[in-house]
Amino acid sequence: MNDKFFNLPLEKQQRIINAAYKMFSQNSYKKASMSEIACEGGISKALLFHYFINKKELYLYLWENAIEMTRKEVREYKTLETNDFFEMLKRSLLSKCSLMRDFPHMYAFSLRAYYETDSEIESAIQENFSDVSKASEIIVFEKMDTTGLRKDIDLKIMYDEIFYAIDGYMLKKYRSGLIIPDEIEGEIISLIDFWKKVYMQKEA
Amino acid sequence: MNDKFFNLPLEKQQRIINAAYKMFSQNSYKKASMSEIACEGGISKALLFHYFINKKELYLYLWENAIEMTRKEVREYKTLETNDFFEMLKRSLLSKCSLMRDFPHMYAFSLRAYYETDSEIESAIQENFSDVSKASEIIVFEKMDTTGLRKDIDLKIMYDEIFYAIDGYMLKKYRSGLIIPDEIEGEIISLIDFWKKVYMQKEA
DNA sequence: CCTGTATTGACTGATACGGTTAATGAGGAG
DNA sequence: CTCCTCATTAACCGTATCAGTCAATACAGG
Repeated sequence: MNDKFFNLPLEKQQRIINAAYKMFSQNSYKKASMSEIACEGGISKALLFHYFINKKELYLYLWENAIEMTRKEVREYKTLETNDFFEMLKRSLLSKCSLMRDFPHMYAFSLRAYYETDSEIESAIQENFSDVSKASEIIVFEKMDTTGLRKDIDLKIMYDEIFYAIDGYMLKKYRSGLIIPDEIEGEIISLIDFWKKVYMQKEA
Repeated sequence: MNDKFFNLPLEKQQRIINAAYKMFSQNSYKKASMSEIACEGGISKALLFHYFINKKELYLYLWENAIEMTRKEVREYKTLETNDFFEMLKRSLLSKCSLMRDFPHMYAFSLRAYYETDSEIESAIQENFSDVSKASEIIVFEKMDTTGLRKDIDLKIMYDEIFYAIDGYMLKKYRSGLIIPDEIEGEIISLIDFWKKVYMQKEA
């Protein structure tokens, strides 16, 4: 790719790659078109090809960027630097929100890219994106401090159930088209409070 | 459309419309192609055009069919003929599983169709698909018997949270590509048991 | 054999694709 | 003003694919 891309104002860079994330998340690799991406990003197709030499390269850049950004957010929010389960949860979700603020379609893109079967792409997507979340899932599950949690429930199911709910919630927000990060942050926090109340042991 | 379609063996009918649900759920109306649908359904494009006179008609048939099938399953599982919250939940989810068994991609199609903006389609999708679920949601919430449930939690959040989790769970299953209805039914039932334990009042 | 129907391969004109290229425009330096 | 640079684009190219058609086949039952 052309390094001059990085000399663009950050806002313009993000506008372009968000356009690409959007188009590639809504259609398969083959059917998403460079013209549409350029149009959505507010530049000409020729300029898009000036920055990314071809479609494949753009796609792979998006993939690498998604991995990098995700790792960066996890690091910045210090997700794993606590033992308290609900605190971990909160940090991990707030980092998710922050990512969504900058790259609203990135998560949908990643999910789709992970299952992309186009021969031009498939082989290059070797790095396991879900490793990022799966690895931290295992770490969280092993590290988490279970004192204070109810003893009568299966913690693995609790853990899964919470993450299913988050995914379902995010999906609904994403599908509705209107992503308002501040609103989402608020609702996430009240969900966490709800879980705290539900899963913490009653002191009687 | 050509009524002879309904003279086909049921298995073949379903194979064809499932192919269409699949392609239309993976790509936008414009980008999903009739050739691919025909190929996925194991028939020739010409035959597909013999049964459905054009792309738009096929799409609208799928939409009507989705609404009709959803209503039918809700009715058959007698989802609303009980007051017990967890029983309602169970019936509603088992009906969802049953639908998924027959039309694995229908739900994804409906979500996408609901937000489809193609001018050729948009206006024809007037009937609010989410009405089906939203209406029953309100009914469930008003009808449900709350005795036995914990008094210290917000039931509306509990309700939402449960449905977020279901959506997240279903999404994960769907994305993984391997939908094994029996397995899903089992996991759904154990999730419901989990919720029962968590949300039912402890008799001390 | 015949007749009617299910099914398709081969076709069409139109469109949209990925990618290229030559030209335009803006801005700074002399 | 000219000259140079570099971001940006309109117009273009060969090709692939699209929705939709149609004449020809395969195949049934009699």
